Order: sequence, then C-alpha cells, then structure tokens
Amino acid sequence: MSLEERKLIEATKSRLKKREEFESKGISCYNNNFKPSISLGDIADQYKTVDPEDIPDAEFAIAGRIMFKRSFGKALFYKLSDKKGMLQVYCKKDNLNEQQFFIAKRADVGDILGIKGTLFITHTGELTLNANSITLLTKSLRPLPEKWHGLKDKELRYRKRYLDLIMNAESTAVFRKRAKIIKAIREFLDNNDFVEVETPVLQPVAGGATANPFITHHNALDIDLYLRIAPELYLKRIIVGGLERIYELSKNFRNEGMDLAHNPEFTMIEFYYAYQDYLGLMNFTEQLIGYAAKTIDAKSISFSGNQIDFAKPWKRISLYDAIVEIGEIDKEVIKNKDAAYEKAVQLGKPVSHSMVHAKLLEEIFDVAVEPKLINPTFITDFPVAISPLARRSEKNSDFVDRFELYIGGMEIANAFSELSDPVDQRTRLEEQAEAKEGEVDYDYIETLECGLPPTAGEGIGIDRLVMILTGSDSIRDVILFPQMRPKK
RNA sequence: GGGUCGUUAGCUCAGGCGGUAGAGCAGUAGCCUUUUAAGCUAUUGGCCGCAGGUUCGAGUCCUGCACGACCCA
Repeated sequence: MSLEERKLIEATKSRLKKREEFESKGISCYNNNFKPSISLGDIADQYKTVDPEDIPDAEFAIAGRIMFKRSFGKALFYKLSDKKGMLQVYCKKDNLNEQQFFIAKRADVGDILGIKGTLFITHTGELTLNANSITLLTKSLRPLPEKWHGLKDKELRYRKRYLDLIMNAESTAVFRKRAKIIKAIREFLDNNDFVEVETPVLQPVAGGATANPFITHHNALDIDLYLRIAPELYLKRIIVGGLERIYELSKNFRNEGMDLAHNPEFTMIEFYYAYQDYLGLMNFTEQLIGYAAKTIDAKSISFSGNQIDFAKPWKRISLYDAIVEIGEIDKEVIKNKDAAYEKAVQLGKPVSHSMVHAKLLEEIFDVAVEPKLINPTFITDFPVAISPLARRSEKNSDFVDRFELYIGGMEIANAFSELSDPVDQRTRLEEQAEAKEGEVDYDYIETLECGLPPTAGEGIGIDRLVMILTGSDSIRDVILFPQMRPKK
C-alpha cells in the first residue's frame, strides 16, 4: 500500500508535508553524520547538582528523541530523551542560523535531533543545553502517545513494544534488569568453572520434559522435527562426554496454554554439575539466585501483593508434608489413592482414574499448596512415577532425589540428582512412552550406557525469576515481544 | 475451557431513561525570546471493535463473533 492509498491521520499528513519542506530546503530528514559526545543521563549525573558558576563553558554534542516541545515566537524548549535520561534544550533565534531555527520550529515531538550547545540553568532551576546548532537526525511520521498519560493500554504496550519503551521508563527498566540478571547468572556459573554450551533447538524426539511440542518440517531431509521442550537430554550427553560442568541459556517451546506465568516460548537456564547431588544444588541455588538478586539490589520484593523474604536458608519441606501441612489436606489422600482422586475432583482438577496416585497428589499440590509458597521454598521427595529422569532415593526407591523451588506461588526451578542407570532409565522411558504414546530417545539411553558420572542438574525459569525480582505480575511484562493472537 | 469487565479521535477518557458524537493532550493557523502537563484565540480530525436483531430512530437495548484485561479451573 502506498502512502497515498493509506488512510492517514492528520498528524502524519502534516509530518509528511514538513518532510517535503525540509527536503526542498536541502535539509536531510535522516542524517547519519552526527556523533553525540555525551549521553543525556551522564550530563544530568555530572552537572545537575553543581553550582551554576561551576558549569563549564564547553560545548556538548547530544542526541535524543523530542518528548516535549514548548514553542514561543522566537524561542522554544524541548525535552530530549535518550537511553539513559532526559535533558532540556533551549533554542533561541539569536543563537541559530535561519535554517537551524526553521528546523527547531518545525520539528515535532517524536523526531530525533542532534544538538550542540552549552549548559546553563534556567530561571526555574533546570539544567538546560543552550543550542548553538541543530541537526535533524530522524523525522518521525507518527505522533507519540499523549505526553501526560502516556501509553497505558496493555494490549498496545505488548503489540507495539517500541512505543511502550519510548513512553514508559519503568518498562525499559525491567528489561535492563532482565539483562543484568541473566548476566549475573552467567557470571556466577562461569566463576564456578562452568562452560556455556549450545544444543539443538530442532530435535527429532522432544525429550527432557512432559509437554506438547511444536512441530516443524525440514525440507531437505524431509523429516518432521520438534522445537525443543527442554535441552536436558543433550546436555547430559555432554556430561557423558566429560565436560563435567555445563550450562545452556535456552529458549524452549511448549505448545500449551498461555497465562500470567506461561508464554509459548520461554527462557530457561539449565545446568549440569558432575559429582554433585541435589542437596548440594539447593545450597548452590540459594547462592546463585542470591547473586542475581544482589546485582539489581533486590532484597525484599513486593510481588502480586505479597512481600517476599529472601533471607537464607530457604524453607525445605517434602512434597507430601507440604500437601498436609501447607495445603491443609487430610493425610488420608497420601495413603489412599481413592481419597486422592476424590480430593482432586473436589478441588476441580480434570483428573481421571487412570492417573497414578503420585500424579493425583501432584495435581492436588498445584492448587492447594503452590499458590501459598510465597517465600522461597524447596519442595523435596518427589515420587518416582512423576520423575522419569531422576535418580531413585537410597532411603526409599519409590522416591527420587529431586527438588522444586517455588517463589511467589510459582515454580521457579526443578532439579535432581540425575538417573545414571541406563537399565532403569530404559524401563522408565518406555513405560512413560507407552502411557502417553510418546517416543523413547534410544540414542540417549545408549549414551547413558557409556557411563554418566554422578551428576545433579537443574533448570531455572528465567522469565519467572525476572518477574519475581522485578515485581512484575505478568510474564508478558518481562518478555519484550510476548505471544499475542494476531489482530485481523 | 468457564466467568466478569472492556473496545468511542493518534493517545488518555466522558457520553443519565434510546432522539443529529464530546473533552483534554497531540495536529493545523495565528500571538508570544527562560517554559515546566506553558498560555491565549481560532480550527481539523470518528465505520462509536465487527455482524445481525429490536425500534420511527441504536454509541446506548438484545444475540453472535473478534481482540484484550482480570479472576477461576
């Protein structure tokens, strides 16, 4: 569709007209030859609090987007914003040549300008750059959202994230924190002698978790492939290969429902630690998340109306004790499968008689316990029936050496001592495949037959961790482009 | 999957019991050389989410659909 055919709003029409005006005067609307000497935030940091007489005479070159414009007959003020902050600019006719004052008068909110000038303090006490020259760097053809209320509509904020980032500093801050958290996690693991690796997103068998995969097709091989639901089985192959401490920061894909805590593609960190066990990983996890929280100064965080206390050590309680004590569910459901079934139905879960007892208890846990786990809590002692890749506990072979970490009523991490017995692994995967009509990754079993050292592995949901550490109620607030239904 | 609420100008929002569609900001044309959501004057801009229905007449009432937000499972 050409510009002429599009139905244009008034603001865009007038901006297109200005663009023509500029071009006809030989003013480029998309200059690429201006280099700022300092960021707006750095100027503010350095000079905002100094005495007026201590402000240097030096000329600064700055660049930024016009967020506010207040125009008078022969002078005007802008507020420019860049990645680090905002600064006011004063343009006076006397200080500019004719062409530059023309640019100053005709520039719109949303345009990006390069300004050279000197600092001064206005009568009202605001640090301001007095412009000596103006370069139009980018002409914007659309108006920004309203300056006072900003962009509030959540749907628009998610669909047009660039506008959200321009208008809402809190939103930008969340994504800066996200980057810092991820960097801190890498740092922590690197400092502990871990190696970062990459494994396939396109997998012939979607293993390592229980979830519906996305299916895609490779044309040259003419085979269907799955987008990974977890990197787990590949990472353990690498442990067999001898790297001993590895991690992968991975995008995973699960073809399931979407809500406040689920996006179809999400980020996990999975790490595998040879000669370590799940008990050691609990301490390690406290340190790791503590380290990430520290880098963004998150100590006590308000999340979804609750105050989260990260003081260590974090509570540890077995799955079944949690159901009885925290979920306040009668002990009978632990002992008796029929009682568990009745309870699950009563709680409104879509359960069936074909489900094993452990699965029913897990369903009960999800509604009765999970939402109550606000402060960091390790849930331990999972039944083997719902943990096909975890090592059997030595105390009781019906259970495995596994924990899940819950914070803010959400599952944040899942970890266990890895099952290294290939014979047991074959049996369990085959049973699971039969029950769910899935496939068994026999290549993985062959790998185990080669010998997996005693290893503990863990996956941490990065998006949810960022939600907790930034106090964001929705996963969409911590993913730049969350999945949205296409709008017709 | 179920429920509740929402969808009106570029943005933020009003529109009483059904009777010719509103405001602020943004835009446009003026005045204004230190403003702070600048001010003053004038002014442009609408498939009222979409499709049906009821009615002489629907932004408003009814039904369905789309998209979203929130709650529940």
